[in-house]
Amino acid sequence: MAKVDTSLVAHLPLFAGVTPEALDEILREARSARYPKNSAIFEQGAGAQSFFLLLHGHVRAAKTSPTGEQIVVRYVAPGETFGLAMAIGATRYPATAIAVEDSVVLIWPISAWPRLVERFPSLAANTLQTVGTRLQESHTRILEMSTQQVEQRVAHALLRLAKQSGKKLDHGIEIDFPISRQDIAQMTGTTLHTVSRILSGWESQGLVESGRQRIILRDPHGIVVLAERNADSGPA
Amino acid sequence: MAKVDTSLVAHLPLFAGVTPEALDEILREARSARYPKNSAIFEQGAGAQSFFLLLHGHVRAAKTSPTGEQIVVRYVAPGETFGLAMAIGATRYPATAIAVEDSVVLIWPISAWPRLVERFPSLAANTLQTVGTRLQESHTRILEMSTQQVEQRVAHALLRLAKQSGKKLDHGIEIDFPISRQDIAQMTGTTLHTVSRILSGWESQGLVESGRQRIILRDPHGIVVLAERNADSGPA
DNA sequence: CCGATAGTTTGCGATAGCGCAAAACGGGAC
DNA sequence: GTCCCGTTTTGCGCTATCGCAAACTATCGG
Repeated sequence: MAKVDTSLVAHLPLFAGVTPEALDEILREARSARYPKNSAIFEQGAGAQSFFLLLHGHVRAAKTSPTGEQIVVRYVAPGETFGLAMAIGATRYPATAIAVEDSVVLIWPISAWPRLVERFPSLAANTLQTVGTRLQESHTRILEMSTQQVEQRVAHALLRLAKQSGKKLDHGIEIDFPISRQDIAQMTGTTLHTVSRILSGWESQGLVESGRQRIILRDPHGIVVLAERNADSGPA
Repeated sequence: MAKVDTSLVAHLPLFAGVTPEALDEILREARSARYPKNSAIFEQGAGAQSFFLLLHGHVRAAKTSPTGEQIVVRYVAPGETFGLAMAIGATRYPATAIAVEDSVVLIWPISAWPRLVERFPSLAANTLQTVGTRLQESHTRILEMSTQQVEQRVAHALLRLAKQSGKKLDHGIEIDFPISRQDIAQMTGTTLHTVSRILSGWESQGLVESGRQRIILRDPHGIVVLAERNADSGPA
């Protein structure tokens, strides 16, 4: 099996406090795989057999209701873990994961988790940390959905994406993976129509530049003004 | 210091896989305290000095936005932990905890956590489990807020409360702590006015019986019908 | 180069739920 | 018993946002 270069992942939060030798041992249990754009990595409801670490690309985690409506739970950026069903004791994946770009992931069999945690307790601590952080972010999202109107929510969502996965350009920050109006709608609890109207508005104000699955927050004003539009949010 | 009876807490998920002696040691690090109805246990933004286990009573965790709007994050039932800021590496509480009834809690100093986790790794694993479960519930809540309308959300919220903290009566299930229309509104992302209208409607249909801070899901139909209202809303 | 496909824009009517305001109600304090 | 205060109910106009429909436009395969 092709070895994974430890130096590429050693600095990740997941492996904080793990010695190089231990890391090596951990990585030996994983295999890597490549998922082409738009392919599913796992489906909601399927038996959870693995957990994942994204090395390259971007992954969308989406949750579907019994009636077929869907939300985007989050976008996974390189270095982040996903599909942690086992950590919470679930036997099935609670969401679907789709590669939105050609992506490379590390895959551990779920059966390796108990053993790894026993040998390297910091794995559990680190995972607890990231899951806890995500819980907080969820609460913030609920707060926003409860108290802000759509335009503010979209502004905030884009700012977060820019922060997480923004590529700096000379005239602004581009969200570094393909994302549609529909996706943004599913992140903010609205419809693609409304998102389209909002972005059109911002575009005509010179705040953003956007096209098919492409969004750029323009630098002089875009970022500042959008941030002000939620005259409330603190540091993300 | 008054000793806590281990037999009262031994069965809790938090202590799964912990030997009685270990439990004893863990409990020795805690103190207990009583909070009267409507008193604050900790405030959002305050430095996190402790984490808590509710022994008796009920606690409301609420998060306030910078603009002063508030949501109810959850109600804590006996046996559940709360104020786990340390587990996620936060130094301040991300929400406010208020006793909605006279309540008794166990309190550990946050400084004890690293040591406890090191000695008893299952604590970390168990905490990861509960935090993960809460994360899932949050996602479900977001999904609901995005896709359902207010009446469905209120129905679902009440059913969850009944399940978590319902007291069985001969004519139905009563939510076993004081809860106002306003509280329900803050759990479901609406206003107390709308909640009031919805409950009035249900009351006149005989589905619920409600009064000042008191809600009873009536047995023959209340529970079933509210559950169905959730399943899918076909054309009314 | 062209057609097909998926994503985007825009108009317009419909409406769920908000927000304000005022009145009714219930429970506890004294 | 009576007063007071927090909670609940209800009416009514308003509007943000949805939902549908149709036109438009990049992008990709061939």
